[in-house]
Amino acid sequence: MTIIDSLTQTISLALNDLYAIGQAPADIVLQDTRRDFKGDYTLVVFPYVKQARKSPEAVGQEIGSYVKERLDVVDGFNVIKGFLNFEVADSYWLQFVCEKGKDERYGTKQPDLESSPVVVEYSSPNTNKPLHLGHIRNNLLGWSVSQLLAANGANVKKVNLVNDRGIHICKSMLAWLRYGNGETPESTGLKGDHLVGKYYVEFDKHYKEEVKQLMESGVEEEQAKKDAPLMQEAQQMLKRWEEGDSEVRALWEKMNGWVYAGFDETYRRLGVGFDKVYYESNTYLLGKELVQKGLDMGVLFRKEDGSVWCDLTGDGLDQKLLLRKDGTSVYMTQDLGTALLRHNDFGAEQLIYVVGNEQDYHFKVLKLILGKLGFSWAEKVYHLSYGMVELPNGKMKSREGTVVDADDLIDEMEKTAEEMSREHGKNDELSAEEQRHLYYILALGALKYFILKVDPTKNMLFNPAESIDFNGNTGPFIQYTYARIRSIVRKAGESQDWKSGDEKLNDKERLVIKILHSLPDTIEAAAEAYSPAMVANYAYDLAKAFNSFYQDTPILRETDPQLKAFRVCLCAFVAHALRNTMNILGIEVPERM
RNA sequence: GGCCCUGUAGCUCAGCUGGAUAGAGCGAGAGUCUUCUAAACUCUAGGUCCUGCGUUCGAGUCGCAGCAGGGUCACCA
Repeated sequence: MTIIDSLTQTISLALNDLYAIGQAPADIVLQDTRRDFKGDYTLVVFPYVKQARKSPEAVGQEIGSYVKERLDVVDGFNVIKGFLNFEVADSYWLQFVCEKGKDERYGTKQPDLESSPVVVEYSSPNTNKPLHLGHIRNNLLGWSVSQLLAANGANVKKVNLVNDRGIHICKSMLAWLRYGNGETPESTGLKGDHLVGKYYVEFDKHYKEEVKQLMESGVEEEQAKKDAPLMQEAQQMLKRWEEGDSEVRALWEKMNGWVYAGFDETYRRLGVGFDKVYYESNTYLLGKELVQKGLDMGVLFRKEDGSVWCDLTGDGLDQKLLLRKDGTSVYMTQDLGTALLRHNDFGAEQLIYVVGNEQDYHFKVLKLILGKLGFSWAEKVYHLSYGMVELPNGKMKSREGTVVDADDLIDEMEKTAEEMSREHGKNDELSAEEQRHLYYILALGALKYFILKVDPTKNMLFNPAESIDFNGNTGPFIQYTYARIRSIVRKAGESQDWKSGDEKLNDKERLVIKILHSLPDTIEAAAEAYSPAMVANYAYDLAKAFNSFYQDTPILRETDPQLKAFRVCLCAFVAHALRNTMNILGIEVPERM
């Protein structure tokens, strides 16, 4: 039982005994006392003054006395206006550090592998071009949310649904046949996904030329786009693909193979991975049986032309097409099918989709239709809808060449990390390999933290020119704090024998301990909100409080052995918390830097 | 135009279910390394929380209206 439970329970009793107000402990909200007031936890008494028929001051005094009398861990209290501030005894905090300080996994729960899985889909790239900054946000979020839910005890399965078929891939294939001269990743030294992306661009270039010529000969733009020979050919190639044409399939497999090798490399550098990878070429026909089921159930209907629809006007939306009149399916149909497949594959209770907010409408509809089809788990489908990454001059546009390539960005970050590190010159004694690993950790730490610290639902700005900072509220700042702590703990000889005694805490220590104390609640709240940002901000608060403590409190230099042992223990505790929170963000922490 | 999201310091962002005098980082200014890693710490300056009305003992937070920005309204995925 934490201090907060003790307080709310006793306050509940106080309200009942003093004023006959029935208020369950769970409904009593305590907040952290503001920095500029004395105390640790604050009860706002305004809500009770009416029923108590007393002044806020009086109510505060009475509840305060009541609680102090019954709880040893409450040292004292003060009332300012309607705010009752409880002061928690140092003995409680010391006891807490003693109990939890050595827990390497502090703050995280063991995932319950017996429980029904939560399936998180993220990444889901197209295979016609390399990953860019937008994908990076997706991948980091998907990975981190998975880590977060697992840290909160969920049985998480990460899946990727690769869009490996369709007209866009045919465009790359066609362009490569036409203009590629048999180029391969090996012959060019290009990463496979970049090579294929190059031909996607190549297609676009020639295609535009054709459209332009057609328009000059008097064809309307819309018609020209359809009639352009390249487009016709791409369409034809898609058709041959669907018919299983062996030549087309072979080419498709070859080029997709290049792309996967490229993606794997990028995933590896980003430190993300999956429990299962789905391919649309295997799943794109799914969903049709569901449509039939829906027709039988009467929740879907067929129009005269034979097309099948779902009427969502009752839910304030439009009608949604599910089968074209020729019987072919659309994106939504496929997604209905894959949702069911995934539910069945894993026995999943919850499906989470990490997909950009431009698809809010799609997922709203998906959820509604799954519900109409009678799936009880539909209501637990969750669209983790994240905002766009914008550049200083607006959205990324491939045609304007403003797309920030994922691999290039990581390269840049590593270069910057190396420069910064060399400037500081603290790592000369590390081996070349250790140094390289350090630069990598710092580069990714900076990048990941920068992206994950902002609320996923919001659009964010990325300024490539200013690049990403390594000072202040950044990943490296937290990594640096960790490295400093590790240095202390190593010097102190790792395990310190310390039992809580009657140490007197200073304000800096108390603040650090209070932040540590709130970690389990923070992780729970972050998991409920699907927000790695809350974890990132927590890690920053903790690191900042620690640095402030470190600055003016002697640790190894402390002459009182008992006090010294306690502080080393506190340091190690902070290190665990930092490592665990950073781990949730997918960020490694260095032993030295 | 309908629906959805966003609007907090010069810039990038926090601010949980409404609670005290709205917080960080960067940038600007001033300090702190003979002392456990200065990628750090301390101090200063910087605000009409987009605007208005409302609900409330109390609104950055909730409701309505407006303004601004973005997204989306495909037999594309």
